[in-house]
Order: sequence, then C-alpha cells, then structure tokens
Amino acid sequence: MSVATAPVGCDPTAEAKRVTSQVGGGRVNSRARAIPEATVARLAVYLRVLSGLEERGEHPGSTISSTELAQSTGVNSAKLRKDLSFLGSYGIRGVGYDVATLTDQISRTLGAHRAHRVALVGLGNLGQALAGYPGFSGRGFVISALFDADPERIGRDVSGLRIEDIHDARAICRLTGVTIGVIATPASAAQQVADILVGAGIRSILNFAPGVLNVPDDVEVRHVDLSLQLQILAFHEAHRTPAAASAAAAGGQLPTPAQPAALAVRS
Amino acid sequence: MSVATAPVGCDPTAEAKRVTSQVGGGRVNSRARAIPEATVARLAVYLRVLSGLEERGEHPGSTISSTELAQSTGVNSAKLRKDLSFLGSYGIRGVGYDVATLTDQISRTLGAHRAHRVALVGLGNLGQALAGYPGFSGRGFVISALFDADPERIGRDVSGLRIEDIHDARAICRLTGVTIGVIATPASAAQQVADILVGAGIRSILNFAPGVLNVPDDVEVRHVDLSLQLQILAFHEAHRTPAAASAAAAGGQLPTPAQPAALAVRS
DNA sequence: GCGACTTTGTGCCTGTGTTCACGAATGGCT
DNA sequence: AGCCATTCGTGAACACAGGCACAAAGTCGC
Repeated sequence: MSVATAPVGCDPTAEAKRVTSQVGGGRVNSRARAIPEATVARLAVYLRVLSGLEERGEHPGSTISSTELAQSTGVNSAKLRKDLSFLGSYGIRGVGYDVATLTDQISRTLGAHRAHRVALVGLGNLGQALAGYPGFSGRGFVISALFDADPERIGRDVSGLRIEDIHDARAICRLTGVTIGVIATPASAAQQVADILVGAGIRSILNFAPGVLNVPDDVEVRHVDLSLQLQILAFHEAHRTPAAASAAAAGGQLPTPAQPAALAVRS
Repeated sequence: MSVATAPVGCDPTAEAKRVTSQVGGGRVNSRARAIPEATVARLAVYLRVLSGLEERGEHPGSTISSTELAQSTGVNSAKLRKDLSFLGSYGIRGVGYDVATLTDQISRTLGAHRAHRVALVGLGNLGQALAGYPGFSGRGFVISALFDADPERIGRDVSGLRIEDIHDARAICRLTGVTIGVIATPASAAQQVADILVGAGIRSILNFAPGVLNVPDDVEVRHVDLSLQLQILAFHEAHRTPAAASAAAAGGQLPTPAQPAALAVRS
C-alpha cells in the first residue's frame, strides 16, 4: 500500500499542489483555473468577514472595495484582488464588489454552500470543546457522529449527539455519509484512529493530535498543532533584538531564568 | 499608536521576516544567521519527534540519519538537513546526528530550554481544554495565570490555578512575569483582551479566536484558526478530480488496515 | 456628452522556500 | 594503510507567493 506522509505543521504552503477550480455557476470562470493553497486559506477569511458584515447589515451600499475588505482582513489590497480574481471577475471597477455576490461566489468555491458531514473522534477536553465550537457546527459543517474508545464515555451525550464506539465507525460513517474526520485523541491513538477512519471511507482528516499520520495518497490530512504556534512564539521571544527586549538578550547566553520570584497565581 | 495588522490564518510564511539566530553555545555557528520562519516551524516538529525517541530510548546507537528523521517527521531529507544546518554543523558525515546533541541544540534555538510563562484568557470549553492540554503545560511552557471576564468563572479553579478577573491582568501579568498571552475567548471579546494584554506588557499573543487582531508593531500575534483548516479540507473535498472521487468512493474495499484489537482512545 | 475620479484586474519583479544533485567528510573493513 | 559505503552540507535551479504600479473600465458631476 502506498503511504503518504502527512505534511508537517499547519503550513498551508507545505504541499504546493494546485486544485483546478471547476465551480458550477461561475460562467466567467469557464476555464479551469488553479487556485493556490495560500489563496484558499485567505478566501475562508474573507468569507467570514463578509458574512459578519452581511449579518450585521453593516454595509450600506451593499458593495465593498478591495481596500476596505483588505483592511478588515489584514491583507494587502492587491493580494486580495488577486485572490478574488481566481473566482472570476465579480468586481465592478470604480465601485467595488457586491457583498452578496462575493459571499456567494466564495462560498461556492470553498464548498461551503453545501453541508459537510463531520465525524469527531476523541471526546476528551479538546474534543468536547470542538463539539460545541460555533465555528465548527456553523459554516456549513455538521457534526454527524461522535466516537471514542473509552467505555466511560460511550453512550453519553455531547451537544445532543451520542458518543459511539470507535469500532462501529465503519458502519456509522457509511450510514451517515460522513466525509470528513476530526481526530482529537491523544497522540498515541491518532494513527490507529486514522486507519479506522480511512477504512471507513473518509478521505479528509483534520488532526489535532501532535505527530505525523500515515495515510494513503488519496486521503488529505491537515494538521492543527496547538503547541507548535506557541513554540514559534517562544522562538521569537528568545530571539528578540536586544534593543526590543533586554530580557531576551540575557536568555541568549545562558539558560538563566530571568524572573526567579513570583511563581503562579495560586488560589 | 502604530497599529500592525496581524497575519491571516496560521500560515507561517505570511510574514517573511527572518530572525537573526544568536544562540549561545553553538561555537560553529558563530556568525549570526537568519532562520526562515518555515524552518522554525519544522524545528519544533523535529524536536518533538526526537524527544519521543529519546524518552522511549528507542534509538540504539544514539544517532539518527537525516533520511530516518525525515521519514518520521514527514519531510524531505534535504530540507531537513538544510533546516538543521541553520543551527550549525552538528551532524557527522557517514553517521548521522547525535540524538542528544541535536535535541539540545534545537531546544536551545527554539528557546525551549527555559520556561516561558503563559497567561490564558477565556476559560470556556476551549480555554479549559487548553489549560489541561499536555502539549501546553509540557514543552517548557508554564501556564501561570488564568483570566476571564465572567463573574461566574472568576474565582473557580482550573488545573490547580485560580481564574482571575481579566481587569486585574495588568498587575498580575507584571507580577508573575508572563510573556506570552493566549486568547481563547469568543471573537467578540478578542480585541479587547488583546488590548489589555498589550497594556500589561505582553509582546507575544496566540489567538484562538476567529478574526483579526490589531496590535502594535512590536507585538507578535499568531493565529490558530480551528475552522479554517476544516474549510480548506472542504475546498479540496469539493474540488476532487472526478477520477479521484470515484476511486475514493469505492475506496472502502481496498486499503483496509488491520483493525487493531487493543485500542486506547483515552485521555 | 465629457472629463475627472475611483477601483478593478494583472503584468512584472523580487524575495522565499523547496528540491535536486553532487562534493566533502567520516567510519568501517580488508 | 587504503578503499568503499554512507551520510552530511550546500550550490544551483526551480516553483511559488507577495507587492508595486499601471492600464482598463466603470461611476459621478456638470
């Protein structure tokens, strides 16, 4: 069996594959176009901001300019226009983008206009948090199944869904038409769970467990590493220019803990 | 006040700043060298894998080759060697890298050899999960303070730490020498919390709330967007080539891995 | 209708990151 | 000692992403 090694970290640019965009409905974008991975990630951000605007009915003229949206999302306006140009020409020169149209187009491109059924495996602290996370159950994702291996947890209800035995995943996933699996187990179980999910026909996995997953080539794994970002912060903290931080300068030479006193805010 | 817009998503390459590496101890690497952001992210992964090997005492000769480590971490071996070369020449040609030395060097470079004090804001589901997350409290990070704005939560204990009022953050953060702040609040509160943290002297923020944070230039923000990765998966799901999609539809029968009997998904 | 102004869409350039391929160094074996 | 297999370190080529700047295309005022 051919085994693909999952990309490291949560870097969207790790694998630079392009995906031909063949969105139905966009007649301007008739020819298939490759959308860069980095652009896809930003489109999701644009979509969120736009949805927010629309919901709050904030934008008076119902159009928004690239500079305006760029500012709201923290990107360069040229980059934003280039990103949007991958969807086709939905902007009006001299005016901007129609918020409703743009929202719809991005939604369509991202596949957010239809619901994706998600199976969540591992109902520990993190798993339960994810089960109730608004950004998960909203945004076109429907958590359709919960799994765990702990008999203590199996049978309990979380967010109105019953926790099933992970060993029944194969049958349940096929029955419910789940296409995306989320792994929120400890690292030690992640690979086994991934194997089961793959066996159940799932082709997209979001992995919150640290470590690398081995899956077949046609299964896409994305990794959210909670501590990775923290370590990157720590790196920058340790390497601050001496001008910016005097404390970091001392840390460079010896592992001297800068603050010896006042440990924690204990009750 | 000069305001920088935080980079979008969790893309490490979003801002391409280099950091001069002036790690004490590495005499081979005497001249300051710029370590790319992407490399830093991978170094953290290497470190985790190496630590795992070391703890389990798995590696017999106490050395490991680049190909071997590359396979364990899911990267190209050349890339791995180039990454490690930023630390200096700690490999031995014809042999590999000494696991202990390598671990130590990466640790040092990442600033993981000394403890970083972290303040966690927002003790909802996600916040509580983070408070108990082993990859957080381990790996050189010490959660030193918990904050929330909800009177219901203030005063309660989570993971042996008392939840304090966010409005006392300024005093408490300075007292405890916290340098990193983690925001796990709803999006609506994130900006206010960020302002408070910045006011308390914190210069590194890990943000789990969706949306963009505005902070001064000298404050670094990293963003973990839980739903972003899911949306990227959905995009790929929606844009699968028809050939691959049909192959995957029948994918149940073929690559079924050995269903493991002993499976422990506990936490 | 026409000119001024605004905003999009994009060509081009630069810098970053990844991969290949190969020389250099090292340990083991005869 | 000398040769050989192995593995590191890195130069060069390539792919990708980001940003500037400008032409094209539209609106608005008169």
